[in-house]
Amino acid sequence: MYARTSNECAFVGGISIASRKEVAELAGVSEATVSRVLNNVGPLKEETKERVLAAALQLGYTPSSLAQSFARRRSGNLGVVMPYLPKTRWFSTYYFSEILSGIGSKAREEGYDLLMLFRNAEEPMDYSELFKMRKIDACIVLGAKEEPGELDSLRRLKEEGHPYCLINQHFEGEAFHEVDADHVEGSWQAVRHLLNQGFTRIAFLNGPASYSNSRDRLTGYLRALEESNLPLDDSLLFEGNFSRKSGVIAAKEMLPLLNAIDAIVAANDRMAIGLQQGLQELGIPRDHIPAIVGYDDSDAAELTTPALSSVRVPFYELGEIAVTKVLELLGCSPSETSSSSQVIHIKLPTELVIRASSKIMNPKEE
Amino acid sequence: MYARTSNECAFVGGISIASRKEVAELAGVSEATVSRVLNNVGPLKEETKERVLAAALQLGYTPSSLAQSFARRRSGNLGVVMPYLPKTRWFSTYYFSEILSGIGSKAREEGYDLLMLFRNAEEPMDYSELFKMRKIDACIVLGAKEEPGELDSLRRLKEEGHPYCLINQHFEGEAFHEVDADHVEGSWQAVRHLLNQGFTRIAFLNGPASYSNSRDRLTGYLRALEESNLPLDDSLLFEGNFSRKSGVIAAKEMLPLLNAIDAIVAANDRMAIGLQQGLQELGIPRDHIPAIVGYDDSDAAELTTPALSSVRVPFYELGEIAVTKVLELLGCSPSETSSSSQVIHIKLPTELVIRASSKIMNPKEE
DNA sequence: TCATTAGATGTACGCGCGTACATTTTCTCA
DNA sequence: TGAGAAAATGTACGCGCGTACATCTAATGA
Repeated sequence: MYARTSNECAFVGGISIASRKEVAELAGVSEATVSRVLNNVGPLKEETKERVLAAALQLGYTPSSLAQSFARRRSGNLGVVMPYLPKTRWFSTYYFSEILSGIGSKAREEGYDLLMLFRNAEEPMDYSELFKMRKIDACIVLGAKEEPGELDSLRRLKEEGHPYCLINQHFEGEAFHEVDADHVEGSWQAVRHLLNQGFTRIAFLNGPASYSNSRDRLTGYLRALEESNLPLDDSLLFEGNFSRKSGVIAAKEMLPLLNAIDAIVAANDRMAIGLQQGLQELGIPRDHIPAIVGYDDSDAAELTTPALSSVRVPFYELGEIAVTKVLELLGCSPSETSSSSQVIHIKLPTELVIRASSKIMNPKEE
Repeated sequence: MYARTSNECAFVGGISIASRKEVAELAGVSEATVSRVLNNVGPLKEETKERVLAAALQLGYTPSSLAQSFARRRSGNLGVVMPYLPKTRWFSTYYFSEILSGIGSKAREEGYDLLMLFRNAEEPMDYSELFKMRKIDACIVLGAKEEPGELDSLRRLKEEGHPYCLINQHFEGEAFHEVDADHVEGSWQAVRHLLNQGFTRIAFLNGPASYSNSRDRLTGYLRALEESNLPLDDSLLFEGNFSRKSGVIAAKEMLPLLNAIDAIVAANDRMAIGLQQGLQELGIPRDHIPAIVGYDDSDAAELTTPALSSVRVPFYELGEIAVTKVLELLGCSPSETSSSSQVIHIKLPTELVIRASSKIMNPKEE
């Protein structure tokens, strides 16, 4: 391979590719100058600049980002860690597509490429390994969950001072960088809305407690009840896994208690819809179905009949902000990034969107 | 920088990283041997292998994939081109999340990373540039559309013999590598089903004609009518943009003709649902709403009341196959890959899923 | 006019791997 | 036991950039 020392063009896909050397020769300058022109560094004569640019254009020269990354010791990639694929269905795909859109548009704006990383079923992903391999310069973790392997991996990430950020998951007592929505407020809003309408026996279909946002939602639920001096009734607490099906199942579980329930808050829209459908399938007449409020305000919320009231979460913005923050960390010196200093902890507000599913015939809403 | 020639460890995120040299020294071998052990090439003494592996483990050495990619002149990345983000909503996010899941799982299986590339609103993306920059080794194009810039870019991709593949879009007379579902058959199935039930005045809400699958669906629609010796009525043809809203709008357009329509086929579920809702909002009594069949069999199809009949498209499989094929192309020598030789043209079958929305009270289904 | 300096460009080398070729070691069979 | 082959390992270099340092040129000021 290194016999062809005088080689001046590589091949890719059967097409020759111009080298920096050729550009330099054509422009009558050194390779360094070509590099400088292309990166616009140092003082450069305008005329040289033009000559080099012209030569590059004429030869169709494009620097290899592979080589650039190597020389700069930066991949230019922003890692996005996704949950194990089959699990994705549990959340809405809406959830992820919104966040991803936010991440994608911001990353592009900042000149970073998006590297998708899917968690595996078996081994917990070793995030710091990704940095050691130089695959990514920063990373955003979605759908994290409180599991031993996950936690260890995140701790290492933090200790080693890599630029990272969690979205929508908080680890108690860990001080990870995180961007989140205020789910305590969100579920509080939902319950408050129902209370305002005169409902008092409000069931709560939550997600798995291993997600911090599930716990947050429970807190909001409890707080709202407490504020109205309503006692907590454990039998009104249910748990699903964010899937529609688990909503259907919850409907069955609620059946015996249905006369003691006049409203339900669900932890996401899919479960809320499953609930609607499950109750209908069980033969509950439409006007006996409790008021229902979902969560996420996904596009599915307006696909159902009656349309689903829901708590809007600014997913797109969460994605954007996460990118901004994580790139800020990247900008800092490693020492600043490290542990102690500034921990990112952002909480965006939620907003209740009221639709037909939570309205009563003679509303008492103030 | 190059003053520290004797340097033996780099730093990343404030943590030192072992170098290949250190591993070599600790194991008492040359760097080349370390490389050979890690890549398992050439004949190696078992004992050496173990010693090197142990040293690597002890020092926590991980090869830099940046340097590997550079030396191998392969990025190890599989590019996935996505439509301009705001447009994504038009299709269902379901559509993309399914395809992406298929791509993601297969790519991981094959040891490739996924690089997400979002098309821009302004400039049409230059695909071959991505290869020239060595950002990707192969690429899969989603949501392609018949536009001049797009077409040129794809042509270059083909001419230059890069491993690429389109999903769900066919360019007439171009012989691009493509993996698709059989949408002629799909819409034929939908119409056939309605005809079998005795419906004869079947409206068709199609997507934009700039997508080949829209044209395919029209063909299937026409073919089914023709087979039943039914004349084509232009006034029964409508066009939306795949969004729910455009379904609502179509409902309004259909209103004056509603007594001449007893069934509707829509080109995706979102429009079908918009149609259902639009007609309801216009005050059409439930039993006067035409039978409706959607397309994609997205998860939204079972969220509506009545549940939506729909044509199932194997999106996940499309993604998987696209990866397989594109990596096969990558394996070939460039010359074989190039133009003439073997063009990939895969068409997967669709399947009609019948639900309540297309049933009649006294069904005549055979 | 010449010394000084800023401006412009060239030279040289490292980034961390893979690998062709050279060299040394071990094995095989006469 | 020694020659030749095969196995094992070492040596050396290129991949295509960015960039520190050296060099050269033109502008500035006394």
